Amino acid sequence: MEHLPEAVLGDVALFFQALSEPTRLRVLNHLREGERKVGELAELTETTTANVSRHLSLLQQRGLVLREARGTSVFYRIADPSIYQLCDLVCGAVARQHQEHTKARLGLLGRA
Amino acid sequence: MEHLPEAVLGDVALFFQALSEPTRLRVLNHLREGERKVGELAELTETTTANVSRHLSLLQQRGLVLREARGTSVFYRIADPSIYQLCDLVCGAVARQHQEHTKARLGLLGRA
DNA sequence: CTATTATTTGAGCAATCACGCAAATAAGCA
DNA sequence: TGCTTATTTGCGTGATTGCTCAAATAATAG
Repeated sequence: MEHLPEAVLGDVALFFQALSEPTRLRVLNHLREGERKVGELAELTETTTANVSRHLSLLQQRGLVLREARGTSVFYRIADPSIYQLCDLVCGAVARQHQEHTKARLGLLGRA
Repeated sequence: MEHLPEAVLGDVALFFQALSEPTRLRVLNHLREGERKVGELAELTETTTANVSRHLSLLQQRGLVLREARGTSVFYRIADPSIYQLCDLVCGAVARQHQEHTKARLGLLGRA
């Protein structure tokens, strides 16, 4: 992403935005093992089908998942497994942050 | 991020959210080569110092950049270079998307 | 101390977001 | 056809976001 055209930058932002919501991360996490029906994902993520359906629609629009209607159900699956590399990278960074925050807090206050 | 505690998931979302805004991506991009003053970044990203200052404040709060006041100026620099790996991964995914979209469009329409 | 330069912050505004609820739509079956 | 199940969508709501302008703050130079 050294010197990327201004247009692509917007797309990159949209991609990150798709990953910036806890419920959507939960959904993606449950798709690790394979495709799932909307209803299943609703149950697994403990929210409404309406809600999860909206999130899935957004994830599809952003190119993160693929949609396939079979029979009376709709199945979603990961479009590009490399997003898990992404998530793992971020988890690493977040873990490092947590360590530092904990260290900092122990040195200064009881809690913040 | 296989089976991460619910609390961490929120932090991951916040991390991605920090990267979900074009101006912030531009800022981070300009920090590749090293630290920069707020005013410099405002000029480079073509926005107000007030605006860029807010974005920097958020990036610092989320642990993406480090702040250091020296003299009358404030310098910001990347906290963890691994975010560029992140950005490059996403750029790859977005590039793939673009190819597919372009292919799809060529098959259907002239442009959209 | 005062003036100047650099950065941050408060207030307000329009836009977007995630969610809930209810209605609409789609597909299969009696 | 009518019934049931599964998913999507319209609408309203409260919360958050990115931005602008103006005022507040911080640090240095005269």
